[in-house]
Amino acid sequence: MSENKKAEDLETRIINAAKELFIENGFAETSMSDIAIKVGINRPGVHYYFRTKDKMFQAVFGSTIKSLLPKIQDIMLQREIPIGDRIGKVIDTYYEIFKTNPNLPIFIMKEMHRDFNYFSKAITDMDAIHYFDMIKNELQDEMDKGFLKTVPIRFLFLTFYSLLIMPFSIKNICQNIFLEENETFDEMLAKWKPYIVTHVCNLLTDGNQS
Amino acid sequence: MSENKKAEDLETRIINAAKELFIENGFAETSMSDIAIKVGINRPGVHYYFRTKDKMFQAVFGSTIKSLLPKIQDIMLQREIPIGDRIGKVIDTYYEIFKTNPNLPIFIMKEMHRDFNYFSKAITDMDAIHYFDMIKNELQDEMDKGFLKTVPIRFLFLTFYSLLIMPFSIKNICQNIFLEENETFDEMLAKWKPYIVTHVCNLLTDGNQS
DNA sequence: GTCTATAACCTGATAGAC
DNA sequence: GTCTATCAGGTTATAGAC
Repeated sequence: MSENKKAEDLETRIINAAKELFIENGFAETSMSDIAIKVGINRPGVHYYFRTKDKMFQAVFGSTIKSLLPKIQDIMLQREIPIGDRIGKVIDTYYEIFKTNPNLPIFIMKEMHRDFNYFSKAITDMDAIHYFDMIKNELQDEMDKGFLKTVPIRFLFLTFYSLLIMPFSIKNICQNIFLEENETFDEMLAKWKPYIVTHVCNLLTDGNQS
Repeated sequence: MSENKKAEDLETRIINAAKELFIENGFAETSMSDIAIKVGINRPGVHYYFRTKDKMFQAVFGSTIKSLLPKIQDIMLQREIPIGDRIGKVIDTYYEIFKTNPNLPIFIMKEMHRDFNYFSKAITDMDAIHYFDMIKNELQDEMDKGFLKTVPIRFLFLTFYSLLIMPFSIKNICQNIFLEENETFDEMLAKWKPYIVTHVCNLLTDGNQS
């Protein structure tokens, strides 16, 4: 089975290289040659495992979307924790993901805009709707019971993800224009975090963030 | 001069076609052939006016960035108008621009990420920094005089533009997931607007939005 | 000025040798 | 399974005819 193992290794090596290149440069700007060079083999070798560039991208994109759905429902369902703290923990979780890969948000938006079908397939293939429904139902229930202010869930999500994603999406502007003297991007992100918490809590509470 | 005029016309026709295609599909996904076909001439005709695709894009991108700097300082400097109303008017101005071209925000972000130099050149070629400094100084002055709460200007901009741009950047998600029954995207945008105003005013005032 | 023709290159994809 | 060789098509860009 050592041959099989070796082949598997090469397959995952190709996937990882493709993922890296696709996320950094996008579908159109990444060629099969680029992937082959990065892995250290030649073009036909790449075509062997995923016959077309399209199929390869589909595989990569799906697993990328999946990695963007961390287990934040475990955090959001802890009703005993103040909502502000829960939001903060969710932000930490996403920060962790994006700090190792700041290009992820703009990549997703780019490819969603290029062809929405990849995204549609990805979120239906996994149970992404059920996933968000869990969080939605929890919040709705807390609203119904008066623990949280009533606000349209879609605008809650839009507020949260807008504020979370934007610094990464315009990272270049942040680094070239918004940074203070001797400040790193990560330091700026840390200072930005409480603003996200505050904005979301303003929607959900009457100022006490509990 | 009629020949000259005709040539000028063709040049602007090329520019407009290129602009439309670049904004819709991006730099990498747009070929010189696409532009030539759209104008109704052939490839070399396009090369004649802007020798390379790169130079052509630079011209287009510059004028696009410029169109994103409407005269919002005229609104922001009207100190007698409550800050909430000023923000609302600025949103209306941007909505007007984006409704005729919803792809603009994601286009700018895409190309900024692909190569930040185009953006750098564009904002230095026009007086964009001076432009934002006017608004920044106005706000800073109102903060110093106690009319507005003191808050870092960069986070104010980040809040405003995040919330403004995101619905357009993820338009596909909005249309496929966030829309209510029989609701149009524009109707959703109208409902979203007060949330932007509220979030920005929460940063600048103590709740009275004045 | 605007076209035809063509150069030089890169792309995705396949067939077939080993 | 992984390579070499090759294909057909599309890309930017230029040279030269009209």
